Parts: sequence; structure tokens; C-alpha cells
Amino acid sequence: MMELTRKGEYAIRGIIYLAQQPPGRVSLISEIAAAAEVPQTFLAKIFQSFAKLGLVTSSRGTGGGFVLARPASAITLREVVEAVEGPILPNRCLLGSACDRGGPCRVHAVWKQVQTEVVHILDGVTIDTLARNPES
Amino acid sequence: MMELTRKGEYAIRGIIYLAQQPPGRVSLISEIAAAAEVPQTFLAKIFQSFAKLGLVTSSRGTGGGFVLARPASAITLREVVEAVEGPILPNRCLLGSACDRGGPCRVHAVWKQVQTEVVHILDGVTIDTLARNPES
DNA sequence: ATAAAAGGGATCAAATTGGTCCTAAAGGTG
DNA sequence: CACCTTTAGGACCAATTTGATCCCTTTTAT
Repeated sequence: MMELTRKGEYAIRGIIYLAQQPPGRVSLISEIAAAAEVPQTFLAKIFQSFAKLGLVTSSRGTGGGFVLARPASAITLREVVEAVEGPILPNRCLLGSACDRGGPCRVHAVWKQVQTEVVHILDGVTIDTLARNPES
Repeated sequence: MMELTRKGEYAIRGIIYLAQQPPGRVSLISEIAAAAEVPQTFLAKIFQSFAKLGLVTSSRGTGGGFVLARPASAITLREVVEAVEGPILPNRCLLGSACDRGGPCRVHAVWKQVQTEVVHILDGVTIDTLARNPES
């Protein structure tokens, strides 16, 4: 239960690679895909999402590619994950106020707590931290 | 991300209904399905899982049906959810020790933390608590 | 102009989800 | 015993989601 999809994993691997490059260095999607060992066309879609959300800036044409739009220390794991997987949402009932007939369902408060806790953990991890992590 | 499936929701609704019955009272799957507003054949599969895991006891034939195998206060939300959705596992890499080439991946510790926290929350909620919850 | 990149849409196969159906097995009752 | 009731278990199926690929367009540097 609650599994991250491939897309989420690829997204993390890809942005970590970007964060490991010298600041300002432009990376091609082909380069990132090769380094992160991710299918290139799939990763391209992921980076499109990143660009739309302002996590990375992209430029086209010769010399184009991707750069982090902010310092890696200002990009959280939560942003990256939510960029491709959508919001952290243990249960649909957290969207509207009325999940059951009329009021909140019996488990509503529990899911809310799970959501809050997970969001808190992921907000506390920056891509910079992951990129510098000695492991792997 | 991290959404509970219908199966999980149905499982919770079904077992809450059982917990609301007088202790020892046998309920038919048809009765539970109607009360919980869940497709009966689908719920039957869910209760088969419950029975295998010892959350409920089942009996066949006339007068048969389902009863909680333990007091509702001794059944946790985690058990119910994991019975039908499998273990709380934010990332596959939490299964084996080596997720990346060789060692644990960079985000390993974060997923571990998410898992631990979610498990802790769900372990802290019993079906009894949910069944007595005034909401809904 | 031309080549090099990302942007975006259409498409597609595989896996998962959500569910049904049918037959078997087990347990009561006349 | 025969018969009815109820769960067990397997096969099956449609819809959705996931995990991609392909192709064409747009932008930009040379």
C-alpha cells in the first residue's frame, strides 16, 4: 500500500542528478536519462511537469536543456513527488468535506493525520540533502 | 499519491459494521454488504481474507456467517488495511536491503521514516474506536 | 537555412483495480 | 439421507491506471 510509482522514482533520480551538477550547468534530457538510468522519452514528460511547476527552467535549441530553477536546498522532496504523482492523499475523502452521507467518515481524522505526517516528512527533505547523501 | 483503494474502504466499512453488532452475533455477508453499501461478491472476497488472517471467524451453512475473532478493541486499522492492501510500503526499496546498485538508495531513509510513521498511526487506531466514533 | 533541443499530443501494451459468476465444500434441518 | 443455506475458491472480465513510445511542432543558436 501507498507505493511510489516508477514515475515518482524516475522524477527523484532525475532531479537529484541535476542537483549534482555545477550550479548553472545545463543538462540535456538525454544526459539525465542516461545517468539516472531512466527511459528518455518518459523522463522528458516528467521534466515537462517540473518546468511547468517552476522546479526547473528549460531552454530549447542548441545549447538548451534543463537547470534547477532554484537552489537544490530550496526544493523539497514533497514538491518533486507531488509534481508527478499528485497531492499526498491517503483517501479521496480528504478532498471534499463530506465523504460519507452528510458528515466526515469515521476514519477521516486518521487519514488527515497520515496526510499531515507524510507531508511533514517530505517537506523536511530537500533535494540538496539527497544529492549530497553519501549512500548509493 | 498513496491512495487507499475501494477494496480498503470496503474492508473498513465492513468490519466496522461487524464491530457494531452485539458481541457474538453472527452476520451474513449479504447483511454486511447491504449495511456497508458495498457489492456483496466483492465484500465476500474481502472477508475471506479477514478469515484467513484470523480477524474474523466464519462458519458455513444455515446459521453461518461472520463474527469478529477478537474484541474490536484488539483489531487495529493497520491490520484491516494490510489484510486487503498488503503491507504499508511507500517504496519497493524497503523490501530488500539493496535498492540501488549495491547499497540503499538516497531516499531510502526517508521512505523508511514514512513507513514507520504511517504504521504507527494506523496501529494506534482500533476498530472499536472507529465503530464508536459519533461521526457519520 | 539548418541543426539541436524541448513541448505536446496521440497512441499503445501491460498491470492493476474493481467486480462478477460458477462450482465446490461445509453445516444445519426435516 | 436429501435438501437448503451459507462461505470458499477459482476463473473470468471490463475499466482504469501505469509505463512507456512516436511523431510532429516550436524555439533557438549557429
